[in-house]
Amino acid sequence: LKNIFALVDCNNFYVSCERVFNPSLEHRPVVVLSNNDGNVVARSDEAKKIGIPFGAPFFKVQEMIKRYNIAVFSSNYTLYGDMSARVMSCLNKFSPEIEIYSIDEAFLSLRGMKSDLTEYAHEIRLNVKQCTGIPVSVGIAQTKTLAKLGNRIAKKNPAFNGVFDISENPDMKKLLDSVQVSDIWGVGPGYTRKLNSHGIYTALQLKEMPDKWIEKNMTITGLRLVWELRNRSCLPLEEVTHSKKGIVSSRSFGKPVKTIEEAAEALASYVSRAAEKLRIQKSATSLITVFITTNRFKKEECQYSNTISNELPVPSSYTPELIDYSLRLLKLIFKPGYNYKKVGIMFSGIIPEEEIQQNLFLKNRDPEKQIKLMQTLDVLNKNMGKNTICFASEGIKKKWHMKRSFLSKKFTTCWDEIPVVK
DNA sequence: TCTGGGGTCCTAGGACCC
DNA sequence: TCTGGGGTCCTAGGACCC
Repeated sequence: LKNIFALVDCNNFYVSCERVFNPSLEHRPVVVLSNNDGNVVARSDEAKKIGIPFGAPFFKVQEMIKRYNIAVFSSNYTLYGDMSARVMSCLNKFSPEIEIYSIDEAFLSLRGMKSDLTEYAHEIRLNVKQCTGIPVSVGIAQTKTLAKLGNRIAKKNPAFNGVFDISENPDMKKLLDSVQVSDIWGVGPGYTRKLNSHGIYTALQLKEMPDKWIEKNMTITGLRLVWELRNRSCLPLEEVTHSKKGIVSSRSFGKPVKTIEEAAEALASYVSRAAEKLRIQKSATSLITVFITTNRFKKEECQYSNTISNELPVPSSYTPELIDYSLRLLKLIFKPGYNYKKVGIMFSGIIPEEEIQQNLFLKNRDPEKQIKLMQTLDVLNKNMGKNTICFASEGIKKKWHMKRSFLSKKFTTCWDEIPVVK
């Protein structure tokens, strides 16, 4: 039995999350900013219509924001993460086979579902909206790549009411002819340039290129993509989440950092977060990389950036140890006299906890004790709120902390911030 | 005053091995 | 006058995604 996929994608997800708890935002232009209030990362339809570009630096669109009375929010990932989980659990009611692809998207297998899939998709939309307040669109097709495309079409043409089933399309040629290559999932700016330079502009043209040419110019990844356009499914539904192979934690500073003390505090905080992520997936890191950089947009200022790595004698997920190594690495690359914009930590060579090889020549290690300590820490921070317990090296005042001037409340995850009905 | 923060996969080429 | 064949592993860089 041939599989059939649905891609469910939340409309303007971050904006929609804000609207759920602030209905006065309906029909109003709304934007959500990236961390540090840097760029526009989500726009309501109204904001798109006004012409706010995706990714625009906040300070560059401030004029328009005033002129059109656009509502602005800082990213509230605590809220969006929780809303995402609600949407996903809702979707799970409609198919046991689900791949959570990103914070606002999931692929569902609709194999063996009722015969009228469009109707089923409308039920899904209705239910998600009812249970979470989030509007979604659904694309249906026999391959993931085409389901993605269907979703785009559903979103762009209001006439379809949020659902488009490509597998039912009688004239695929005409449909693919109307799609630019850059609108295909997996074709980014690089491939668009390359394809255009060979006279290939539409999905139809790409689909009709010989396999040899595709593989040579777009590697095996491109070949799979083209096969998917030809309705040959190459990308299976990936239901199990595999553990991460690399973990990065970094933030831009709210204001320039000049001293190693401040940079060290920030770094310790990021290491602490990254180590938490390691422990969540029950793994340990064997290689840590520290990086630091000045603000590359400030051309008039002296620029400096550097990266340094160190392999650990024994893979670890023990925060104090990881902070210790990281701060030592920071000392090696930090040069005074610069205005720093960002530090970060990267863990790689990540292995499962149970595969850690102890080192014969290291003394004074007591892994059992370390594991218990970290477990206690994680439980406290999970149940009583983030940063209930943290490390002294993370600092208290955190003057370098990122800017979030337009933050909404943690409506769904914090007792003190639950909406109140008057 | 002001420009985000995560991830994945693939390939070519160098180092090294026998 | 003349320069093997066949592997593996690692890394950097490029492509992509949200």
